[in-house]
Amino acid sequence: MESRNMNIYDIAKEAGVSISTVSRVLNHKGNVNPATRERVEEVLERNHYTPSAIARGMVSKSMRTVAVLTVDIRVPHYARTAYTIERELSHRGYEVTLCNTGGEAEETEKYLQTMLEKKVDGIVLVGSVFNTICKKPEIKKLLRTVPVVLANGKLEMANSYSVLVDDKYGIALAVNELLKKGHRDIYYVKDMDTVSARLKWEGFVDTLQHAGIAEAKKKVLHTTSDLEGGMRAVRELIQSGKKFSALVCGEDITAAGAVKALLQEGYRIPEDVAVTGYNNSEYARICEPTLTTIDNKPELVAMFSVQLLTSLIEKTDAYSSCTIQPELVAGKTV
Amino acid sequence: MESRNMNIYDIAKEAGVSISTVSRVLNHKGNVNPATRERVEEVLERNHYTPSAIARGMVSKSMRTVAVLTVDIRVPHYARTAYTIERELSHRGYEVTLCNTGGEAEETEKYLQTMLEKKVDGIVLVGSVFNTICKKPEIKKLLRTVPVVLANGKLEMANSYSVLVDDKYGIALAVNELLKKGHRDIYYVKDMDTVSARLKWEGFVDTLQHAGIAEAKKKVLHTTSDLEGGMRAVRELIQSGKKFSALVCGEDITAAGAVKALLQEGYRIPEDVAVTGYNNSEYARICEPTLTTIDNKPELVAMFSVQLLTSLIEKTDAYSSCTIQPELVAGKTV
DNA sequence: CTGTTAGCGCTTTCAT
DNA sequence: ATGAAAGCGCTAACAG
Repeated sequence: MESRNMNIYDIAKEAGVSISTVSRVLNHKGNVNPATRERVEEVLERNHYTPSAIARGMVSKSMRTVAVLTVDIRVPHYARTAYTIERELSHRGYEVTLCNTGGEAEETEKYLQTMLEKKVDGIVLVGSVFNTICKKPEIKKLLRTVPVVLANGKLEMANSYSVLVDDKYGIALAVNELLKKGHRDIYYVKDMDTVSARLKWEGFVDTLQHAGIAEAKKKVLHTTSDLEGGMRAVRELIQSGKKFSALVCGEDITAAGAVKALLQEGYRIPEDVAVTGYNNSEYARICEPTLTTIDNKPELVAMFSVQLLTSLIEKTDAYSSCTIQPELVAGKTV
Repeated sequence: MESRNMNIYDIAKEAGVSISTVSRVLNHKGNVNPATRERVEEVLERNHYTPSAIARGMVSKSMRTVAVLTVDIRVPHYARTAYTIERELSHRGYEVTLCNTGGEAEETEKYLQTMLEKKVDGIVLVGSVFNTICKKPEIKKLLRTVPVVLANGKLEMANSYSVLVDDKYGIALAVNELLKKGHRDIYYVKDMDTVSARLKWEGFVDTLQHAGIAEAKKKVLHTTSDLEGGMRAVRELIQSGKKFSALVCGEDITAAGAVKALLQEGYRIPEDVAVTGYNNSEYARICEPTLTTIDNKPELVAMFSVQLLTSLIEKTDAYSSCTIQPELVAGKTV
């Protein structure tokens, strides 16, 4: 590694000017004699001068950084959201600190504490779990001092905005599609236990009840949020001997598992059993037949989140919370 | 949002002590009278005092932050690597700034510039593209002043370490598996054009030639790095009328596409055509039949990267660059 | 055990 | 058009 970085004093001395002048040419602010400017710029260039964002932050009280808290960046849906948030913020001159909280309150609290010490300009919470986590008073207290946006969730605080996804409506789209094709024996494959997961489940039950189908509440298969979870749910359903002609899954990954298990058991899709997924992910396209799924638009969620956060940070209060409507994406499994 | 944050002076005044004493109790450093300590802690508590990491960074010249540059966090392989890096660094008290460079030199340069201004403690470059990008003098110059680890690549600099994945060997594993099963008409589905992609291709050619198979170099299908790319490669191969019994793919996603296209065209897998993927990703497991693939161990790469980076940062020069050997993971496509 | 003081590198008045 | 000086919030000698 090379010698110590030069600071603004070193540059000033070498250029034979004061630090104020250097600062002026650095920030293109105020008037500087063209000749002086040129001389300073030459010195800057020659020494590969890099201003210290820390020292600047000391004055401005901002490092132009936003914290993005997510459950687990390996989950494609979160990756898509975080990606778009990062790119958008980068264009606006902010860097993103990534925090994988595992959906745990304790980790969330630790990360938030550190982020507050680092004086982040704002925080984006990506995922419906944060609805629950933010209810905890110790977390709520931490969030009170900084602009916050909750991507897919509602936060009741003056310094926060929410971007909501109408997941209840999303699942209703899937159920209605199946009803339209004449399906009556429809089961729901439920994995997680977040606010969003609950909304999906409600969407399923309400839509079935609305269609006059009995015992909708009993038609739920609980499982884990992975490929194996989808497979297990199907095997248990088959074993139970219950009659079924369609499965609505809360995630593409469980839907892919369901399809896999059904095929292995000799069912034809969609002739014998129809399946729907959720997220419109790459998983849906890899699955053969391609999954009919629900697009819950993570990129749009990300764009709105960034828009709201920056309006909160820069106090250009022109926006407010918003809700996004999912769409059905037709595949070959219905 | 609440009132202005208190600083160490406010606390000192309220506790009736000097800022040094407050600093001492804050950092559990030096001796403080238990009674005084308690009083200060009470004031700290009552005011929800949060020390400024920026001011601390001003003194220590470090914000305990590491930049992770990757091509695109939405690519599962990078997500797995970045996830593990983030979690490991978090345990060691560092935060991670995520940068999606798109594999472009210009974006990389911009991000690096900013990261240097923010005085990051180190940089991890995730992905073989950075081999090429870091050759550019303007990029190389930027990297010269900070600890760097290249995850899957070689960087010839005093302040850097490398974690290499033996991708040539990885593909050789796949090819040998196919040769063992009697396959002779094997094609390689090549997508990208990075150092790693080239190594894979070399592994394919060398292994075939070693087995005495003619024209190995001509048995390459060029395509894009996505599901559609894998499908297209297969369709073109079929259309060409060439004889083939096995496909070695450079990525799971192209392998999944190949499988999909083959099934749609009526081929049985693996009876008519065998297929291998690369990455041991979720895609390999979703694919039906499950892909035989190569595990290139992103988590291990991440662990080593963090180990090497922290040894570089803390100057505990006990480690050096290392190479990771992939492993074959048997699926049902061979 | 505690307080005083000098930076850390920069921006920002305020003079000149 | 330029410079001098204060201050951002903290740590780390150094004194007492």
